[in-house]
Order: sequence, then structure tokens, then C-alpha cells
Amino acid sequence: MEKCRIALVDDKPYNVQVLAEKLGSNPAYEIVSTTYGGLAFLEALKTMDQAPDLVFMDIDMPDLNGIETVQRAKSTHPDIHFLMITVFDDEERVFQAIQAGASGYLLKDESISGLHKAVDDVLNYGGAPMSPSIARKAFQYIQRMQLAAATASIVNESPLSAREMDILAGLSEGKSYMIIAEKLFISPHTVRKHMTNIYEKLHVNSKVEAVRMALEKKWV
Amino acid sequence: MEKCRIALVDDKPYNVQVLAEKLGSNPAYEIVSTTYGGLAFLEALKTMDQAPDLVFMDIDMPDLNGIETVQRAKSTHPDIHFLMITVFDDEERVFQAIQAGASGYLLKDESISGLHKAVDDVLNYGGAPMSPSIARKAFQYIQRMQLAAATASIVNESPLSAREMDILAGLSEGKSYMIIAEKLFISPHTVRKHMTNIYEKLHVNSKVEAVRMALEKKWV
DNA sequence: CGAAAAATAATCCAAATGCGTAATTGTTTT
DNA sequence: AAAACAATTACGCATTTGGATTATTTTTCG
Repeated sequence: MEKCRIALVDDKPYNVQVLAEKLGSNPAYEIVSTTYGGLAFLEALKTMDQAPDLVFMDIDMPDLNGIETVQRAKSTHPDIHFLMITVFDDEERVFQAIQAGASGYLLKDESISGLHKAVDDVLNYGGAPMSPSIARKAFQYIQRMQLAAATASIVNESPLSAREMDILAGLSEGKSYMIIAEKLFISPHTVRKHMTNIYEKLHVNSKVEAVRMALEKKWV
Repeated sequence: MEKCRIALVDDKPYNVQVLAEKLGSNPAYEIVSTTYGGLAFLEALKTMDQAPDLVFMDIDMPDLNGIETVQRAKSTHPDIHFLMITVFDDEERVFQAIQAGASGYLLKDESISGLHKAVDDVLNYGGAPMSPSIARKAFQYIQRMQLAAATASIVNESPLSAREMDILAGLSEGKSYMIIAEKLFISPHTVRKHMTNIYEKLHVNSKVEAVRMALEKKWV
């Protein structure tokens, strides 16, 4: 099998060296590029005749941080896999990196076998290797998201009657009283009275406010 | 150090046995309970004098599936860690399990060392072990979520002028033309003219529709 | 500078809306 | 069964809004 072409990006030469040594133990890897900053990597990428399969990308770099670097590189080379390397498991940046298109997120103290497994994971199993604390954050993030999606719709019950909800539903679609009346087979006068009651119950006094509340509380 | 108390739940005795053998090789683990169904596990949990630290929980079980079992068990024993075990990496259930409170999600063919690492991950590193394909899904899910949150605000720039946005902002607070005119120190006639232009640009023809669009596209 | 775009202002008319009042029906409480 | 209450229905009146049109002033930009 073809050797796995790997690039290393870190502003500190020492880190690059450490990483290179950790990876060097595996003959299946070939380190095809080492650059010392985001911009330098993007430049190197242009002149390379064959792009790397996988890039270890430091996040904290002075010229162009790893997340933006990945973002830009992904736009021209969507097939390259990026494994982010960082000392901080700072929540915000973890998710920024994921959004930028990172394939995995590892902490700097990852073991040799951990690194090898990560590479294998990405290239051969389509996985998304994460250090434990990162995986934890991902889980929590997903829990939060699902909770947030569920909360809004369950908690806010409307104080309106079923008939009033019919009217409000029509309203929020931009229908006029006349149209709503026709749909519901009642007089437009009745629709207007319902509106009055709706205003009273919702403590508002215009269509716009009523519809706005309905939308915000996801009644429609 | 105390031995790690592990429980196994799977409706198929064979699977329990396989798992027990895989885990048995590590003297740090003590299998304190094996049950063959969700209900059986919940029952066993009640009578246990000391709850397990970690439970390997099968998802597909006839009486009570693993996800619901975790949900119930978590409500009374929030400190127990659950590692879901399944043959399918079915997207929906992965996220249901996370929501239910699972600490990790592994596929049934996980290796011995993978299992040991997962246990270690959960108990000692606060991690969330996932099989590669699961981690991948988690990453993708997060990307989708963030995309959904970002899309509306970035992509949909309003076609309205700054002044028109002023008007629309007033509108969406439920103000009348007269009030908006006063706030902006212009004639109500002007406000109405702006409204006409806004309707034209947004392809709507009522306050409600305009405000609804503004809210949905997060212009206000 | 000069043309184009945006903001301002006004008028008339028809339609839609908000507000007060009130009758009818159905349900719950006493 | 009577009383109390909420929900639904309905009408009239004054105000607000939407549509069409015209025109002046400011801003923006080539």
C-alpha cells in the first residue's frame, strides 16, 4: 500500500520535531511537509505537486491560526484530513475547528499509539479521533443542542383556546380576517372578536405582536 | 485501588458471555451483575446493595430497549456510566442514547483493548468513548447544528436599506406608522412610503408577513 | 459635476383593523 | 336546577393600513 503522506504545521520547530519523531516510528507514514505557520503551510500547499493525505495542525499560531488555516485549505483541498493539535481543550475553538472542517481534535500530550490510532481512524475507518476530554465536550454539546431544541416547544403552552389558535395560525400566515373567516366558515366579525380576546390573553394589542409571540413560543 | 464494578446487560446470553470474556482478562474489573433485558437490569439495580460503576448496555432488547433503560436508570442512579453497545450505528438512536445520558457508544465488534480503553476513558479521564463511525456522526451532527445556527444570520442579508430597516424594526415591535414616524422624526406619510417599498422588495403585502420574514431571517 | 438611488412628503380611496357592546352556546360550580 | 363562567358568535364605528401616484430633497457614486 501507498505510504500515508503527512504534513506537520506548528509555529514552534520543537513541536514539529517531537511530532515527527512520534510519527517516524511507523514506516507507513511519510512526512512530506513541515511548515512553521498557517500562511507558510498554505503557500507550501500551492507549490506541492501532490497534496498530503493528512495534516497535523497546531491551533495557536501567531500569523494565521490553525482554524482559519484549515478553513482556507479545505476550500481548495477538501479531501485533505486535518487533525487539530492543541494544549487547550477550549470549548469554543473545538467547535470552531469542527465547523472549519477538521477531521479530529487531539491534545498535544497524545501518546504515540494514540497518534497512530488517530491516523488509522481517519484514513481507514472514516472516524473522527478525539482526545477523551474533547469527546466529552462533543457529547455534552449534542445533549445541550437536543435539549434546547426540545425545551422551547414543550414548556410554553399557549393560554389560547383551540378556536383562537385557529385564528392565530391563519394570522401568522399573513391571512386577512376575511380570508380566515372564510376558511373557518364564520363571520369576519367573529374573527375580529377572537382577535380582541387573543390580544387580551397575550397582553398585546396588535396583529404583529400576537404573531411575533406565536412564532417565538413556537405555537405555529 | 478499588476494583471497577461492571454490569452487563444484553438479551442474548451469548453476547454477555463474549463481553464477560473480553473484560475478564483485566483483573481491575469485577463483573457484579449480568442481566438479560432492560427490565431485569432495572429490577436488579433496586436490590443491589452497591450500584455498579459502569454498565455495558445493549440497545436492541425485546422487553425494554437500552435507551429507555438508561433513561430510567439515570433518573435514580445518575452516577452510573452507561456504555451503549450495538451492531447498528443508526444515527437517530446514537443521539437518542446521548440524550438519555449514555457516556459512550461502541459497536459490538470492538476489540478487547478498545473496550479496556473505553472503560479507562470513562472512569479515569471523563471521556466519552465512541467507535470511529460514531465519532464521525457526532462530528457531522455538530457541523450541521452549527451550520443551521449560522446560516440564517450570515447568508440572508436583507435587501432593505438602513432606513427601511429602521422602519421594519419599529414594525416588529408592534408600533403603528404614526409612532414610528415620531420616533424617527419623519412624517407618517414617509413611513408609509417606506412600507410600500419594503413590501415591494420583500414580495409581501402586509405587516405580518414583513415582520415574519424579518424574524425568520434574523434581521431584527 | 451630474446621474442614479434613497429618503422625504403628500393626496385620494378602498380595504383591513382595533375597540366597544352584546347575544348565544356550552361547561363547570354551587 | 341555578348561577357563574368561558368560549364562540355577531355588529357598528372610528382609526389604521395598503395601493397607486406624484413630487421635492438628500445622498451616493462614477
